[in-house]
Amino acid sequence: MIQMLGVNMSPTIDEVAERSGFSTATVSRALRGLPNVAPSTRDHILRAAEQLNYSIDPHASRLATGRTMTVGILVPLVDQWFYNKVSTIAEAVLSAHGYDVLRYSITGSESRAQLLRQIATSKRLDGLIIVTTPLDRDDERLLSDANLSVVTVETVTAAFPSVACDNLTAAMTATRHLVNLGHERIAIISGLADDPMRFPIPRDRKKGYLRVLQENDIEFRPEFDVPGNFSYEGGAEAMTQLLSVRQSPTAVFAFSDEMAIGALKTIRDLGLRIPQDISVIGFDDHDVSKYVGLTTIHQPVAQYGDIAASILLSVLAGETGDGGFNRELPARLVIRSTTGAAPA
Amino acid sequence: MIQMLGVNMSPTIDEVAERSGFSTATVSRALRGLPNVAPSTRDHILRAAEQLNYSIDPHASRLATGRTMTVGILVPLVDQWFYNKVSTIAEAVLSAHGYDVLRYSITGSESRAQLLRQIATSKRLDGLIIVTTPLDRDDERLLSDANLSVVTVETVTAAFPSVACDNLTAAMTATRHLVNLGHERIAIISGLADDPMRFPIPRDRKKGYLRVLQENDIEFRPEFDVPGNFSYEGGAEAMTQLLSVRQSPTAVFAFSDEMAIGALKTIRDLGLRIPQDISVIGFDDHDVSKYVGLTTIHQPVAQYGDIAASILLSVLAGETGDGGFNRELPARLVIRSTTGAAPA
DNA sequence: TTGTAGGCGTTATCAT
DNA sequence: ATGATAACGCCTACAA
Repeated sequence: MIQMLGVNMSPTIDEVAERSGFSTATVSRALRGLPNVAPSTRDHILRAAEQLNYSIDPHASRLATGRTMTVGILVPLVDQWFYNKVSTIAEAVLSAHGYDVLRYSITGSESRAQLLRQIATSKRLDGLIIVTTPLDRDDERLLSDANLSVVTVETVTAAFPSVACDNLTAAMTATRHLVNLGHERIAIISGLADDPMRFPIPRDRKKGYLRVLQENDIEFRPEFDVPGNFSYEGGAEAMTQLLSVRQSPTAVFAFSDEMAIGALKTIRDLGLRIPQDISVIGFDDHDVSKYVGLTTIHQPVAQYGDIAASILLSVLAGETGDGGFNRELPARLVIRSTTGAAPA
Repeated sequence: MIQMLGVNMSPTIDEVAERSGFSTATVSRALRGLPNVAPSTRDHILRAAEQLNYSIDPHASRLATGRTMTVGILVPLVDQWFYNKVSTIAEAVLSAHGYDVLRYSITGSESRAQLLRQIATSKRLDGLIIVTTPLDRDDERLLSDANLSVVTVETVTAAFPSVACDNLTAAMTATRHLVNLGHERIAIISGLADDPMRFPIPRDRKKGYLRVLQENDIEFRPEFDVPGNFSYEGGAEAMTQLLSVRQSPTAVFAFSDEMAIGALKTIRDLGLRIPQDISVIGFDDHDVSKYVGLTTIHQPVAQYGDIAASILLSVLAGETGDGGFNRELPARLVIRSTTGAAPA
């Protein structure tokens, strides 16, 4: 066989073994910090590895151990701020602990079901963080059967630990804030126009909104609920629609800050003043919200990622004390300058 | 040895071979679409694999082929919009082509040099996209020796293909826009306060700024250059500093939209009007900029990711026609409502 | 404490 | 067109 003349061949464990004068078994143990290796032996081996610039081939290692040391993060749409934030933080935590992390976005042509199936059978993951995506029994079984440790964010199941906030209560807080300012014509810019998966989050938020209306004997007007698809643009368009109805709203509760910011633009473009003519409240507390003065519901997005990652790490570490099942974090109202008293 | 009772053991190629009645060799060929497999044979095998829900173990495959089918994306700071956008798009393109993608952020405690070294020796990557990070000769050699295909974004080297825009020209355009509006006291909110790596981008932009000042016989005032660290907050703080000097600027050119938006807040908080009292122009054309009405320099951020990924893919595919070396994309001025005529 | 050797699931070479 | 079989680089009983 033709030798590649040693070009670029990175060293293997055998070379470290040879150079250090120990067997590959001992080298393997030494390098991974396992017990039952004499200190002096370990020193020698570490030095040899260092000199050779050796590093364990993760794929070979995986094959031998059965652990992939990689985890996935599944989000509906990476380029929404919320998902991006959660996944980025989780990614940081996990990779700091030696895991490779792969992000999966449902946007990819294939449907969520296909994607889940593919992920489950791909043999490349030890664990998976699922953000916001509702799971049915079949999904749960699929994942369990694949032997995947999973943690969910902003969606709760009986099967897996989760982190979330109480969207219903948070939405009530938001709506109440508007009611307290004297508003009665309160609209919402809700979720997806087309929502086959029936995301629970916008539904919960709408429930909270409705409940507060009811508490205050305000009748719900269907034309005051228009979807904004969780994007700037969608929010802007939703707002034009809301402003076109007679007796248009004096206040708007958008289910994400991006939509709220889109709405702000529409309002200003029409020459209306905020908050004198119309109030706007968002949801999330996007990084930029502080800078555009948006009143919003702050939810601990970074913590979602952080905590989800931590839970996953402990599950992967085999810690049975799953004292983190279904953790619920608090959301809170942050009043800035886009909400004010209802016009007389 | 104790059998695990077959619990959750996903099928191997041997089982597919057995079930289909062919050898593993043929199964392997059939599954990967290689030639020299009878159509009927392939059908049988595909069907068998389907029924078993079989899928190739990527790690075993990697070990055998030497190709990892994973690429990395290295950015200085994932949570800046620019880096995030570039990496997200590139990630989408690459994973659509069957690659796993791993993101590396230099933020991680270890320095860039360590990170590069670690990436190079980790044996887990076929290729790497390096965003914005300057590379010296040693870095280049390190990467080449590791047999990594690399493509750079917004940084050019002699060694690797790249995508970028002409920052100097773009900065001239921005500055000229302000000059044309009659401004003479023009400040910049530049890059990092502490910049050991000497990022070339802010330097190029500053060069463009200086050149236009000079063209117009405007003297550069050092107190008109304050770093904003490419963050909202940094921009806001830089702005307070700029407004504290006597004869404060009537226009500000921020080297990123995030900093510009931070600056806007400071200005408004102080009761000054935009653009009547002070004009602000940014750089990037952040997703939100359209909605806050920020005048800015648009650069094709998504295309950076897209093109970088495509180039990398063709390099990995062994296409020698590297007709994509050092591609330069156009940036352009987008005038919105934060810039206007200089106050009388 | 250390070493021997078989196995992890694929791929690729070389026959047939 | 197929099939045996030796790698690929590491890990881990088991033995010493």
